[in-house]
Amino acid sequence: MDNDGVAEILDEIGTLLEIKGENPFKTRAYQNASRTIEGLTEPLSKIIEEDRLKSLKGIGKALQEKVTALVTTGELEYYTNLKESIPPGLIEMLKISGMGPKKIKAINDELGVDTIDGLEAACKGGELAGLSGFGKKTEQKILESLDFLRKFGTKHRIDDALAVAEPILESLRSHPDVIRCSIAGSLRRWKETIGDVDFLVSSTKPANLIDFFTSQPGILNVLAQGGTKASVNMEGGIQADLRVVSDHEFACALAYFTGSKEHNIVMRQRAIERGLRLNEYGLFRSKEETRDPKLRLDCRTEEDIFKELDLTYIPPELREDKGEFQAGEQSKLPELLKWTDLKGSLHNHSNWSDGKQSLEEVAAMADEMGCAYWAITDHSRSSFVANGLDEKRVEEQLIAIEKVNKSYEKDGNAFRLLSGSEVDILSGGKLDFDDDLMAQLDCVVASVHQGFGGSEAEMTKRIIKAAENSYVQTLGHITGRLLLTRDAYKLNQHAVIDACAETGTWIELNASPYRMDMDWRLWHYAREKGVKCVINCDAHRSAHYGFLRLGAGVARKGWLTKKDVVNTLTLKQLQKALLKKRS
DNA sequence: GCCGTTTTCGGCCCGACTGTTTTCAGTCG
Repeated sequence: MDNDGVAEILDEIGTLLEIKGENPFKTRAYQNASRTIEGLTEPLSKIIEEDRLKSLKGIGKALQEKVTALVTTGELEYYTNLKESIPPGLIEMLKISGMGPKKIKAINDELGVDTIDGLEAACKGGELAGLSGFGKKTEQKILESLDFLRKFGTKHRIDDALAVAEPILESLRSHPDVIRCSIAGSLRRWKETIGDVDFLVSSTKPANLIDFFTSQPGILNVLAQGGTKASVNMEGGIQADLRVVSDHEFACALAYFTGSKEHNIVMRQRAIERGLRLNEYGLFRSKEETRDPKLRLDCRTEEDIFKELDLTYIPPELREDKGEFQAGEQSKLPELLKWTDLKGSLHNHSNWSDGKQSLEEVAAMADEMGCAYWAITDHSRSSFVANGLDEKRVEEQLIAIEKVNKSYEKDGNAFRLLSGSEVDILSGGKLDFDDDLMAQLDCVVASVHQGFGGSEAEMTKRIIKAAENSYVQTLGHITGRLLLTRDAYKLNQHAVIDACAETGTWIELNASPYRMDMDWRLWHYAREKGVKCVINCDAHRSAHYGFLRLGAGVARKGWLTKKDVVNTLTLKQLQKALLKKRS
């Protein structure tokens, strides 16, 4: 079993123990070990071979044995038995807001309820209110939460989250009692999917802002409302939380609520090592947990906090405890790409295949946005559901694109449509078009659109073969995942990256919020291998052009700089770069 | 279950909010 598999099982053991009512510190020990393993950069098998497992943080004697069993045999009796002893319905109940391990255990012990449906029936029948610690409101809340979960699920894509967050942020910003405000949490870290939207505000009049927040348009219901914080459900099913602090607490609260949890743990640790104490209220000159203003260090901004902890400023996108501390200590953090560095997109569609706009409309929109170029890469013939183009129509489109470009030239406008194709990678790695045809196109993106069921070896070989074609500059959405909808097909992404390094092929960061593919966790590796990134909208209609901004955020999360991204080049530089693999 | 020049026991992050209580337990982030 590989690292991810082991990490997942340890985390699950933690959850199972929680429901069993085990000592919470024991359950946390499993979750800590899971996190440690998740963050490893080398395979566990190697660590075990070299007998270094016990030196890992959070892994003692008992976990050493369990991890070894999982890695070497793929099985663990302790886990199997534990899992069999707990009905799966109880684990599902953890998703219901307000339901934790204690309540689940009580319901199971007292009423014998062990399924979601059983829980719903018990609530409707008023059975829960009879239990000690439960009442009418608990029943009501459980029923509401169940409804909500069925309707919306627990995770949301970044585009939906931003659509909720940005208007509220603007609204808060314009409130006279707000001193500073920001989005925090995973949205500020630019995660591709998020659980809820967090806002932080500093003010001397928190009550006014709580009232203001809970009366914003688009709120379905108020989940909680106190003196300094409030939670609401927004239309579309996204939960939004507001926290109000005083302005001298703002920087530390912002750092704290931005996370990630893993990042914060290291930050606290670094504070302790320096005789300090870091929490959401400030950075204190103290060995004890405190809020004593006399011990507070003056940290007005997040930069101040990092400086006190001997680090350069770590951008929110990098706060995942994935190497940012080592780099921050040595002032080696990259200067991250800005979305305004992007000069166009090299994978887009028009109404010649499954896009909504004509070539003229596409060009006008991209030019209007200030882009220097925009590639038309409509689908190839095998994607007939998407009205893919055959050779003849590709030839016709080339002429039509040239005509659009001519009209821009005539006006003295340097904007240019680039010709291209999103060529299907067929089974076995064969491409949908011949080299002769691809040689006439400016941009070729090769992507898989059918036959997702192959083995890891087959899919990997298939995609690598496409990368080996000298007319393919870019591999499109390499894993085929659709976030929250469809899992990636089986693929050895490291092997694909290696092949791209070898062949000089670029990898797309498909900036559609449904995809965000290749995943940000792999860009660090690609960058080390010298593989270039192309951030593409995969635009099918005008609303998709804004995906460039989303993609740039995810690229930042993958540690990418302007230099690492091809579509930051000027038109001239890009045209030269596009020919490199062919020469 | 882990950890320790505070080491073989007794800590392990903690504050805000809610609902059910009548001073507090459970959940959440």
